[in-house]
Amino acid sequence: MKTRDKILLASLELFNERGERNVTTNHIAAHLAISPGNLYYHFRNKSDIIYEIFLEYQKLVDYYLDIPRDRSLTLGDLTFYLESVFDGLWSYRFFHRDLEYLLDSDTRLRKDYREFTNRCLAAISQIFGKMSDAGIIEPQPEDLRSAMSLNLWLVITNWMAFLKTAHAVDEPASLSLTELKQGIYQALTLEIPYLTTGYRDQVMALREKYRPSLPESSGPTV
Amino acid sequence: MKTRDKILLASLELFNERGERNVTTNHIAAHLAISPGNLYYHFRNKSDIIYEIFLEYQKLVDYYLDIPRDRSLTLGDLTFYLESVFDGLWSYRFFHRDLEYLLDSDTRLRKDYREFTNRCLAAISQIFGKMSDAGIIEPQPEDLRSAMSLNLWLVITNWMAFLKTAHAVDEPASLSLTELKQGIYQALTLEIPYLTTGYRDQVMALREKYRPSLPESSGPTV
DNA sequence: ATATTATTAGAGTATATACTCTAGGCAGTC
DNA sequence: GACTGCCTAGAGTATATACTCTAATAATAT
Repeated sequence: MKTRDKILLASLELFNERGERNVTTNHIAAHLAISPGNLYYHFRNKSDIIYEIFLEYQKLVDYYLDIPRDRSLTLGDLTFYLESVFDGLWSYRFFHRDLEYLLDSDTRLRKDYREFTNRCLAAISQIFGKMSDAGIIEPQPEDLRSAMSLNLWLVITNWMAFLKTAHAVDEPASLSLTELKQGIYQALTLEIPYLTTGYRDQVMALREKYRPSLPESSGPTV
Repeated sequence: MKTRDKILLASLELFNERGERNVTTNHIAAHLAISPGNLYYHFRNKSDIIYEIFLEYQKLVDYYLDIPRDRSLTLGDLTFYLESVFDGLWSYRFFHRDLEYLLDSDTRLRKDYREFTNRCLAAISQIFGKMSDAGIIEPQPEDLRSAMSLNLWLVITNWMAFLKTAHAVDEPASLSLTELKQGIYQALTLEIPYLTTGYRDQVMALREKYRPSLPESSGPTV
């Protein structure tokens, strides 16, 4: 593999594990057993590395959220979208952690991320539209659909951060992909009231698959 | 005012404005025109300052979310809870921004924050309960209520972060309290399907008050 | 083979950051 | 006036961090 790609890969790995803030360019170089000079030959600075990683992330999600125009959606599609999005969030999980700082430090990234968010929101809204076309959920007026999409986005993108804060220190610090996907349970919770009688049971059964197994220690106790 | 209190106040102000990551203890001291030595006489380290600020934040929110046991809730109460919580989020807005890092750097804070979250989730769940007692929303089974509370928590606590990322660089970077409270619009969106016919119009009217004024530039465009 | 270009090593640097240490001031009290 | 306890100044330090510079090596083209 090219050194450049190795740097991107190692950076992503270290960022995800320790958080961007705790990973220096020197760490990355040391991890790869290359010199800092070498790293800086391939990337002008740390921001550039992060930006490149964002481009990959964006590409992945854009690919997953390409909504077919020529056919209607099935429950299988819905499952695929949810699973894919959470997979993406998992693979690039460092990104949402320090998002604000990253956007403040790189205006190019800020601009791109803004547009990325808008595309995602539009995709979610389209999915809602197609799901009501398919008779899975009741149709809703445009402005409600926007607000719902935004709420779904907030729940999905921040689920992981929530999980991390809910973890105790002594518990295995590493978050599992399974746990992460309990976010799907939360996401589907948002849809419950809008399900048509025809699909209600099926969607509820799907949701049940992602229910947190043990009574979550972070759940309300009263 | 005591120097100690001045340090806490200035720290909060600077953290909110620039983000905890961008504010050093030297900055805080310089801002107050005191010496670093003086600052470190009052606080062992930066973490201690942050922890103290968290305690204040916690106290404020716990105070606001003290649910009366002896009477039922009104729509006025609901408005009060929402307004108060967003006021709190605004006043301590640096906190949620770097939350993960902060919790990773201070196990005491992690533990306390965990319990704080649980108390908040329990309070939200209680509010749902009392609102259905009051006939404002339809009663829901316990596990749905928990999941809904968690979603509401996610939307509320991450609304501000979303707003920040949705802002363009050239727009006035500072977020207004008014904008922040559009989060209430999003929060109430979650309740819509559960409203009783008796209260539906009133709650929808309340929600309307917080509707984003201009067609949000970050909204979906398709 | 030679010239050119791409890649790499590794020492080094300017700056920042959290924090320490010593000396001293100031208010009250005996 | 001297003692005590609290508070403050400000210079200083060890470490870290992002990044640079020069020289050397590998790869490729001619």
